[in-house]
Amino acid sequence: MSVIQISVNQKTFIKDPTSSDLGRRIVSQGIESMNTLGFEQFTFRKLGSEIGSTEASIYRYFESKHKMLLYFISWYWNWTDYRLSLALTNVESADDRLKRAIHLLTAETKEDGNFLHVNETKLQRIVIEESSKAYHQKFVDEINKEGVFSDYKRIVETIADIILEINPTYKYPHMLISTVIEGTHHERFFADHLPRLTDSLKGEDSIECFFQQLVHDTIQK
Amino acid sequence: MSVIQISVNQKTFIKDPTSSDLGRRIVSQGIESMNTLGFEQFTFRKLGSEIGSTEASIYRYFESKHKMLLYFISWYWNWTDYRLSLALTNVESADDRLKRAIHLLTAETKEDGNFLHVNETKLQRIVIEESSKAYHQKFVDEINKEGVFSDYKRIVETIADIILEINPTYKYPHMLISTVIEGTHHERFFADHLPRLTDSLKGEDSIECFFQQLVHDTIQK
DNA sequence: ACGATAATGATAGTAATACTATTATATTCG
DNA sequence: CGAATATAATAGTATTACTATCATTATCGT
Repeated sequence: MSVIQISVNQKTFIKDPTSSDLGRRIVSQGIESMNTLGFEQFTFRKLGSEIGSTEASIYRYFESKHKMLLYFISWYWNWTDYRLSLALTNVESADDRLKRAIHLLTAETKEDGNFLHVNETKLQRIVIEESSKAYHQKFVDEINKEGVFSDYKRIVETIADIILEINPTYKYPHMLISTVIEGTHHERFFADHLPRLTDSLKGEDSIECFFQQLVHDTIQK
Repeated sequence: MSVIQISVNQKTFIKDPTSSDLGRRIVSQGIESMNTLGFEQFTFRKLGSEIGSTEASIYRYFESKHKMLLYFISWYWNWTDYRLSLALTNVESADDRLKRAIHLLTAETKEDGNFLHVNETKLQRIVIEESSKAYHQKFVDEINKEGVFSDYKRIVETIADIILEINPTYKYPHMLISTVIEGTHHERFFADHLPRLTDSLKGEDSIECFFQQLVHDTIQK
């Protein structure tokens, strides 16, 4: 049941896709199609035909497929930020909070079914595989000004604060967390496609273990 | 003086661009243009007109602009591998070897002028900003089969071995090194465009310091 | 129930891109 | 010096990303 409201950055869409049935179909099938086709093969024409609509109709919701990707990414980080605050409520010890935060960032996402029109697992794959294409662009500074990355930054800030609580003298808390986030994505990708760049051990989520230990040892006094 | 020969993966080009004057101009101005325009705005037509040649001529050297990017990346990692082996010769202590290797990977590149037709600094910017576009593709497994990433893998392997020499029980040496390599690229990009995701301190190369300390603390017994 | 307003569908069109093909003209090499 | 090869010039194709136009359908206040 869709009880929680995800607030996606307004600049990523023209018309709010959650406001109509068509809009929700666009998002839902958009995630599906971008996931299977990959960002470059994905087109609004293909998406239109899959939902029995047209290119032109989709353009009324999203300015471009690039903006649509930013919408997905913004949705993902807002959702992650929400789950992070849930995971940290009522947890007293800073060590515990940090461990839970790293777990949330590094463990694989399972669908939680709270959002009927969003498949979170497929969305995560899109974020892992495509999000670098969203910001490695000449116009990154403009989209940043529009606040598209603010949830990402807030997450980094939140966890950086926990690190400073544990070790106030640690000099690079933001770098450490952004490295964990980006690193998780890379290592998941490498595990699937370039396994010689990784180390996977049976019976554990190596990626999570690797980062938990790394963070723990790096910030110790 | 171009004394060292960089051996780029053969599958990335149709005709070896080092074999002719036109070829070298294509590479040289290609790096220049891809660096300033960004991968998506860069086209063979534009490049052609800049070197007083044509689209069709460039296509005789490179199958596509995507393959050209792979050529640049392959060149970069082969060059890095060469510099790495230089940096490690005659260094006995494993701790020292590791420190030098991390330095090489994380410090900013200055042109070394060994290759007249390649501007290494601009090439590094391309690798940082565009290389994710080269492998985050549906056909990544095919280009991997063709050995395009073998130099990257060799570098990771070399340094993983040093880590195991220092601590044979450390479980994730490959992950650690690939995280350092990718992380350096991200953090350099963030420092320029999303500084709130980083921590930069005056009077030091924070990125190198961060990763040196991280590696040191993570692999300790 | 009715008309206005907005949302969608159908269709066409444009400029740019990523290539391919063809032919003419240089260049080089045996 | 002639043959092969490399390059230039030009044109053409399919696809893409997006815009424009107009007809149709659903929604909503009265």
